[in-house]
Amino acid sequence: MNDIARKAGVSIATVSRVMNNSGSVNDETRARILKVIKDLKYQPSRVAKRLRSKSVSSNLLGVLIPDIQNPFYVEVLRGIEDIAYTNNYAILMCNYSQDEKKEKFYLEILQSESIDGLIAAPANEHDVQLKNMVREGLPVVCVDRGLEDEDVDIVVVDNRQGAYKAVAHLIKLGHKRIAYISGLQTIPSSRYREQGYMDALTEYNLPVLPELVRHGDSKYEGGLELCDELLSLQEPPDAIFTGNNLITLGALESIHTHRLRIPEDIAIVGFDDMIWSNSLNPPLTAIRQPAYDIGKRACELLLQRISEPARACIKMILKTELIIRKST
Amino acid sequence: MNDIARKAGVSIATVSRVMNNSGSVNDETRARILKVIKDLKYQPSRVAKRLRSKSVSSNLLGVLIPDIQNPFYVEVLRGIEDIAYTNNYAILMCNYSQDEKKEKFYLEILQSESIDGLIAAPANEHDVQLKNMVREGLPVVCVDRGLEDEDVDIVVVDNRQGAYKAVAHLIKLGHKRIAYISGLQTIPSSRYREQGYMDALTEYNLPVLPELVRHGDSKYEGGLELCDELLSLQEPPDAIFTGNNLITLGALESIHTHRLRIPEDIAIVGFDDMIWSNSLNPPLTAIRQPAYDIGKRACELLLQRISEPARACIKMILKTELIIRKST
DNA sequence: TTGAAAGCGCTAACAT
DNA sequence: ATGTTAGCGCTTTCAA
Repeated sequence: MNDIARKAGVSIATVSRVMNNSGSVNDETRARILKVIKDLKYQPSRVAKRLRSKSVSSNLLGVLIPDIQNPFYVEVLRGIEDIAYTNNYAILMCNYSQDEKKEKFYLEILQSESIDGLIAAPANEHDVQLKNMVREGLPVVCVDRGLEDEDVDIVVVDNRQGAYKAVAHLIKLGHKRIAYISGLQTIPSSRYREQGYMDALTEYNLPVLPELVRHGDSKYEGGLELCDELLSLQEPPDAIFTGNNLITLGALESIHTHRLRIPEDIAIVGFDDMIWSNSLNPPLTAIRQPAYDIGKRACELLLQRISEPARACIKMILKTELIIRKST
Repeated sequence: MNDIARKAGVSIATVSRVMNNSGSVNDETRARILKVIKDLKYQPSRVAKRLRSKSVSSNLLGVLIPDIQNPFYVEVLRGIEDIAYTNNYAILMCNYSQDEKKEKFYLEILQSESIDGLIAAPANEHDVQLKNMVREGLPVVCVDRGLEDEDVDIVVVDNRQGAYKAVAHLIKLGHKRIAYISGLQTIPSSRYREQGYMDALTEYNLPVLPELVRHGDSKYEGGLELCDELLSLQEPPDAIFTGNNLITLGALESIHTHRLRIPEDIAIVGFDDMIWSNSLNPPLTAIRQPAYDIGKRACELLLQRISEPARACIKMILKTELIIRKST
């Protein structure tokens, strides 16, 4: 910046002014400075800018997600990213792989990187660290999972209703022994989905059988294992509702290994519709979450809050959609 | 930091020393300072640290990838991340979605964030900006794609050989009219795969028919469209080799729409093996790339180079593996 | 073993 | 319209 100032015969303050389009600068001077900037290929330091002033935007957003291997979050991320990009924000992406220690590590980094705002899907709703960040005034938007007792913007999907739709669909098709393979119980959405599952059964006067509800790790391996257990029951289920896309894949693998036909021997509907759902064997009936939209909305809310920190918190609840294919 | 110093009755220099374990500090003093740090829950500013010294590591790595929607890169990213995390590095993730404008935007940000090093899969091998960054001394490791005429660490897969294996497999099964649906031709790996495809045909005395080679966008849509074209030929292919996982999904969709049986009517082998490959209809024969390993190795190389900037460049070429399932 | 002070690259009063 | 200057929070000589 010094070099620019010297070459252009002005002070660094003026250079700063043209860089930020702030204050008033003589058109001629501006042109001259702009030229020097181009000639010298000057790249301003975002780091110095960030250090200097909290007041000015450093154009950096933090994103904290639970599992980048889950295409759902990738889709959310894309929504975030598109909005961030159009608004000239970069993203500090932190994936904690469902590991709370790792989450803590990243949260600390996020705190000390002077980000303008954060979009987070915390491992659990009681996260003290994240709550503190909110209280200290960092603009935060939660996605997919909320924060208990904390007033914060949030974008989620109606998980209970989504699960309800899935199970009701199964019941209407005549299934009686419907199992649910859940993800981590610490994740709110897992619980809401279980609630929806139970609500549907109850509503249609079907018993809720504890042996048909299995809790896993939200991953492929869990889905595989738990489905194996289910199929080994002396009276196995005639339909399965799987708690997320990775679990679905695991369950599918298990069903195929047991040489069961879908949907004749066993029906399956999964939470999360993916790009490959239609190419599965058979094409999967699924509950579609508007993942891209979740990310997009969350980022919009965040940008809003950054420019208007005092505005009231918004809870955005997006709808799911039942996509009927061949697995039911 | 000032607060800490005051409360502990020392200067900020000493606080800095204990934070970084540098210089010598009286054990007693250190303990006192450590206590105050804990009491005040002091979080050092990574930004200030980065600004101050190029010499000390700011523990920030940049990652530039072409398409986060492609699970291959997600897997690479996970490899990078695991290594970065164990070494206390954070990651500034930049996904340019195959968009060169976006790539440029991110490259500029990366340049001005004072990162310690960069792992990049550039849109093309002639990228001037990236080349400049290498020349200016930024530690860079390329993955999946290289940089022409530039001495730089690189981790790739033997694309030509992988494609060769896929096509040779098809030929041995008796297929004569084998098509190739390619991704973007600007991507080196697309070209190497095409080379492997042609080498196999030639080796086995099969003609290379231009009408059977289609070039697309490396995405689902491209795979779908191009496969439609192929199947509409008066003499359609009896086997297809698809250039990446997304293309494969699109091709599968097209084949199913045309109500063709796999592999009876048409066989298919895809580049990239995915977690869901085994659950597809039918289970997919595929060329597996060690994606996680690519990321892991790349990150290891980068960390090495950061600590030893002068060491000679390494070109690492990983092997692919043919996974035979039911689609051939 | 410790402290004082310069300065990393920038912004934002405050002057002029 | 432009320049001067004081920091932002830290590291790193250099002295003591």
